[in-house]
Amino acid sequence: MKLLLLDGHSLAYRAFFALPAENFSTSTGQHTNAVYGFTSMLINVLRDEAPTHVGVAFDVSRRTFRAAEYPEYKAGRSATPTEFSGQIPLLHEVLDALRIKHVGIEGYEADDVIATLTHRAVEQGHEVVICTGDRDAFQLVSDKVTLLYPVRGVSEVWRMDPAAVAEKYLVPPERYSDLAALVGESSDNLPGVPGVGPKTAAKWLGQYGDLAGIVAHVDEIKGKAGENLRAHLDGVLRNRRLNRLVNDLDLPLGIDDLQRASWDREEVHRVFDGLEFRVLRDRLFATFDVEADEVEGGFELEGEIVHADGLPLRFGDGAHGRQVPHGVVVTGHYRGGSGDAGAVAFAGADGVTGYVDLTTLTPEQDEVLASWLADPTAPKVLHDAKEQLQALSTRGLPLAGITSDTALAAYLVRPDQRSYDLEDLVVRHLGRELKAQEAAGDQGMLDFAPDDDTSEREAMVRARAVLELSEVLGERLEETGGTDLLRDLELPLVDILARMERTGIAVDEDALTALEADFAAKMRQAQLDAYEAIGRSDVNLGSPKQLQEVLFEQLGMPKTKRTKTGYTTDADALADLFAKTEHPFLEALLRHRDTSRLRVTVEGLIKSVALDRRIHTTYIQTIAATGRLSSTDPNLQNVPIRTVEGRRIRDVFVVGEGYESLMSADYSQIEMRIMAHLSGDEGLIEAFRTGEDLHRFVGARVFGVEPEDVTAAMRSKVKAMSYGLAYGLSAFGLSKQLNISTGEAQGLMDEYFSRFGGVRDYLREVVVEARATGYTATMLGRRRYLPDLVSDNRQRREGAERMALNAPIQGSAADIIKLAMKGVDAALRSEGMASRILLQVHDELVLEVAPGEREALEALVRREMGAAVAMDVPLDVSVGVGRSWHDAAH
DNA sequence: ATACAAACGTA
DNA sequence: CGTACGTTTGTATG
Repeated sequence: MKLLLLDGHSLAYRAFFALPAENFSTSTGQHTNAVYGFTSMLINVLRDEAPTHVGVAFDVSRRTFRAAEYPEYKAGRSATPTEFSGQIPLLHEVLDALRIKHVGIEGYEADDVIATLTHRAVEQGHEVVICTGDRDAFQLVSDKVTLLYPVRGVSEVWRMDPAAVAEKYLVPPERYSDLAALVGESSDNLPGVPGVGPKTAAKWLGQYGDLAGIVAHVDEIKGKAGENLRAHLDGVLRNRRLNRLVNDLDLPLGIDDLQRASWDREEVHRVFDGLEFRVLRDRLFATFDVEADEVEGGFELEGEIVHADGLPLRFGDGAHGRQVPHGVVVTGHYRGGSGDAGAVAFAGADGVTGYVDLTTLTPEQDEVLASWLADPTAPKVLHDAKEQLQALSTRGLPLAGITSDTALAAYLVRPDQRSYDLEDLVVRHLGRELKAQEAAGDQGMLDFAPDDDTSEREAMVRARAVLELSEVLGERLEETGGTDLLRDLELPLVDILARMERTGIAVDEDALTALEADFAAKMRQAQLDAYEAIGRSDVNLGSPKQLQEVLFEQLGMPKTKRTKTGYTTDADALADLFAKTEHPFLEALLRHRDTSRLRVTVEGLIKSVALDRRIHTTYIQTIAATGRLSSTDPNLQNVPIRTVEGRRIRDVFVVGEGYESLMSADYSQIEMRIMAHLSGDEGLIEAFRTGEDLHRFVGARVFGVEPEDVTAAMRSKVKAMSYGLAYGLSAFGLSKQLNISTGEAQGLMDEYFSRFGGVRDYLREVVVEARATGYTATMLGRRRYLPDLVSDNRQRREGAERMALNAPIQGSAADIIKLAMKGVDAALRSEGMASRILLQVHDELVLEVAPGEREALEALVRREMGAAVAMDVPLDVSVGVGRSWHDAAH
């Protein structure tokens, strides 16, 4: 057991002076700096100390027994500012919401309360941590009692144990009050002995043991200091009476009452909303949503197991209740276009849990299960539904009625996490472990033999956990405005993506093989040329380390930009070196890089061709913090297009049998259009409405010429800048990219912003808003939390600012194409067309055109993509058709 | 065997 | 000192 005691008054008072009031006020003008500082410190201490019990002590008034004995006590302090005292009730509200007890006793100070509680806790053998800005509390420090003393405002604390006190004040903690009595305490208006500081006082205490010893030998002390001591002895003894903390107060609560309780979530929201503590609230929830040491217990499994050879399986009017929400877990696997499902575990809100082995079902059971799985009105909750949906589909079992996916829900709540493991989420949000509840006795337990049940029990536990988790995440989602996004966007997308994955895209395998051979030959030639150029062949051209040896030592070339381990050999740097030295090795090396990369890309594609001669990528819906999809195994979102040789790879992605052609439809300049819409900049909006070439239009404004007089050089500069803006590009970065001086780049940006002031204002406002709320939001309300916006670390802070600039733009584009996919898919179905979506590449959809549908499909795609969302600028869609992905480009 | 850095492909 | 990804290779660690 560990007790944490805080001095509410002294800590809040510290914060009041440490934090600038103008940064910590609500929109109604209420100052909150003291509350903020205290709460922030409280969160940190709770996190770092992980106490089991917590209490906060307050001063009630200045009329204390000390002031009664010594009227000058704490006199000379300026009156407490009303801006501070007005925050004390707010502080009480925060503590109440957090269910942390606070107490103040008339006539005594907060420290007396702390001393009393400490005394009792230590008597009971507990560990105590005290957090206060009042030095009198040093006397309480012992091997069981640690004191956290804030320094530098409230940003840091000193951890004072007996050794630390002794080191700092040269006396052990139990002598600290004697020392303070001798030296005096100016903040309490207690004068000490003139000319006696901590060193002299410590020396005396060392010599005579304690203050009583000094008093007993007061006549032996020599010198001026001794004289002063004798002259001020009464004052010293009075100081000692006053700084002795009272440790036997009669308190209205005991140690047990301070046990930590889970806080009142709704009240926390209400109070923190009122104080406009958005970032702090998120920090609170992020830190403490579930305490690690609260994790205990598992999931109860009840009801009957349904074996294929056993009981009749019923969902519906029977025991399970067809409309009751069920957690569902499908065991099995799926990747690259094939897989299998082994079993379905389910856990209903009615308490029934079950497990069905798909391999041993009777036809009757199969019928019941299939009809329930496919029933859109039978609500089901899964974790990462897509793969399980795919596994079921291999057995011809459609799955419908998914009302939540806990991985997607968790992603929408906090989109920047590396993974959304069910196990982690259960610990984090439910405070339990992903295991079966060890129930007392066998009541209610499933009648498994203990050795054959593990995978079955595990699946049922997961099903039960998913169901419970979905409720908690549903609340979190509601709090963060993500409910609609889940239901109307991400969930409907699951099925669309699943079908795209299953469909895959056809490739010309012979062409692919030929391409590999061609790239391999070119790569070998480049290698030979490179070796010849340096007169050796013992270098691995793929090793940056060995290349550095050749470039900078053997050939003595100028050093390039540093990396963590040496000097970069990236393509940019090699091109620079080639411009300087014209060494043939560099040309051959670059050629080798290019061709070997292409060869490897092709090789990877060959490996991933499935038996149906198609490539089936996997889309991940919960990776990109901005809301984009990602593609893996293989990644079909980074197939080369920029170079002629690279484009040859696109030419092997072809229309499949039974279809007429491939269609590629993409949004042109969608991010700039979103920028125009979100910023409301009239110039940029006009640019898109006139239909003129964007960069020509912008270039004309920036350079002050007629659009027809915009040169290619002007256009490319403006293009780089426009796109850079959405990434938080600096003048320095722009200058590097365009190979111009920083001054020129800055001038370009200034000119841009003076012509498109709305863009400048928008970008500025995005960061300000995100700093205040703690998150950015896309057009559909998809949030990205960026706590580093208030980091003390400049690099982290500026990095977060760039993310804040980019997230709403990239994220809104992601929202839009997801809406478009829904629209296109729905229209294809409602019009009974056979054409289908194959790929999504962020702003592009690749479709397979069924015979005779080309024209209708183009109209449908233009309509649905163009109308995905209403904006102040048109959404321009460009469409191309051809036998291959390359030919469909436009 | 696993983890990381460097490099490079896409939007 | 430009955002968001995934993959491969080499290298350093265990």
